Amino acid sequence: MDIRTSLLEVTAQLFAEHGWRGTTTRRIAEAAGVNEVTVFRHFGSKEVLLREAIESAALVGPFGVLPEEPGDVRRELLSWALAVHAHTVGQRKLIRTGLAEFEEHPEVAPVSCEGAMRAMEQMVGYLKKARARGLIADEGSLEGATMMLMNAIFLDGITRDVVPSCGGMTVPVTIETFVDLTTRALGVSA
Amino acid sequence: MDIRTSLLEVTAQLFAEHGWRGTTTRRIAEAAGVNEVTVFRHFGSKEVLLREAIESAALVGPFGVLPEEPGDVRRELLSWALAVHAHTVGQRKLIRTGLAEFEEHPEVAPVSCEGAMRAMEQMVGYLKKARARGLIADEGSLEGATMMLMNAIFLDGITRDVVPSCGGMTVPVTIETFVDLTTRALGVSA
DNA sequence: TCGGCGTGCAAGTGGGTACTTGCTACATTA
DNA sequence: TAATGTAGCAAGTACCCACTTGCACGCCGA
Repeated sequence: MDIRTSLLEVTAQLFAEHGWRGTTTRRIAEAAGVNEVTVFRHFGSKEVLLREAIESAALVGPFGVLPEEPGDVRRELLSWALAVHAHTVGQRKLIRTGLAEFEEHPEVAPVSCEGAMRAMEQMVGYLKKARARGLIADEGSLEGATMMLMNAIFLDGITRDVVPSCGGMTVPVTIETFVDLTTRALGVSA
Repeated sequence: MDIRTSLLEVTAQLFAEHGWRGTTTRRIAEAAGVNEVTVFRHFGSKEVLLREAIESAALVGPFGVLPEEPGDVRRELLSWALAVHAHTVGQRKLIRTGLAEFEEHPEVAPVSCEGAMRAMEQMVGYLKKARARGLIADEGSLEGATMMLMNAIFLDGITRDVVPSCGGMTVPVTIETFVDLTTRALGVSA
């Protein structure tokens, strides 16, 4: 593989696990199997390399799509939610580190959550169409419901391996419960 | 103030903002206004000091209580949720850093979320009493609803200053929407 | 065959890291 | 008054950090 590419990859992984300060040029070089000098010859500085690596690592995706035409809202939302959760779990280390690094490197944190932002827009659009079609009740904030469901899924995804999830519910059960409550709140017609 | 106490305080704050590696003994001493040697005379090592500081910082609270006897469920939940959110916002830096540090210091991460755990238990107990009294419908998982609401509030609290909250809703509006959806999902009698 | 080009290697620079040692100054207490 | 404990200060140790320099080696196109 291209040296440049593999440097970006190992850097993103090291950053996700050890943070900015913990990702030393020596470790990067070692993990990529190249000389430390080569790192600087390619990127000039640690900062440039890290920025580029984080940005490209945050762009992985997409994680699933909601149908253009809402049909079985409950089922469609459920499979969508499971995909979002799986994607979040896959990115959890990067997200956690990115959020913490916001204090010292404010520009890298938002990019690590970019996927979640796009997902929310997608779900809001889907729910609006569903409401227009009379598939869900006329009351209840769609933006609020989206934010609440996504927040719940997102937090579960990034903390599940850290905190002994209270109750110890499995992923499918948890997500199904969340979707169930969401459809209940929105008055989804069975 | 006692030197030992002020060392613990500034250490917890430095850790919340700069992480484990970024919290150097030099900075600790400088921030506490003491000589660096004094730090080692009191705690022996950076590790001991950090552990103790994080633990004591995570124990601040409590942030509010739900009434023993459920009455106006919607209003009681709302004021409770606002208090939980405010507490989360106050602890957000410590929580974010603690979560990220889980990779390298697995034992400090859980303590930073301990408050949230206790809050969940409290809310589940409250909802069970409310259901027993017929104040909420018989369907819908109470544990699930609690987890979902707390997750949503918690994530909003720790990311609000990092990610440009989609929609730009204010805190009271956001929390009210979350509580509204929760009561709707649980069929709270008006 | 030759001239770049990319790479490895060894060494060094200036600074930061946790942590130690030896000494001095002061305030409390016996 | 004398002993003790707590603090500051200066210096030093051994290591890690990002980053630089100079040189040698091999590969590939002209």
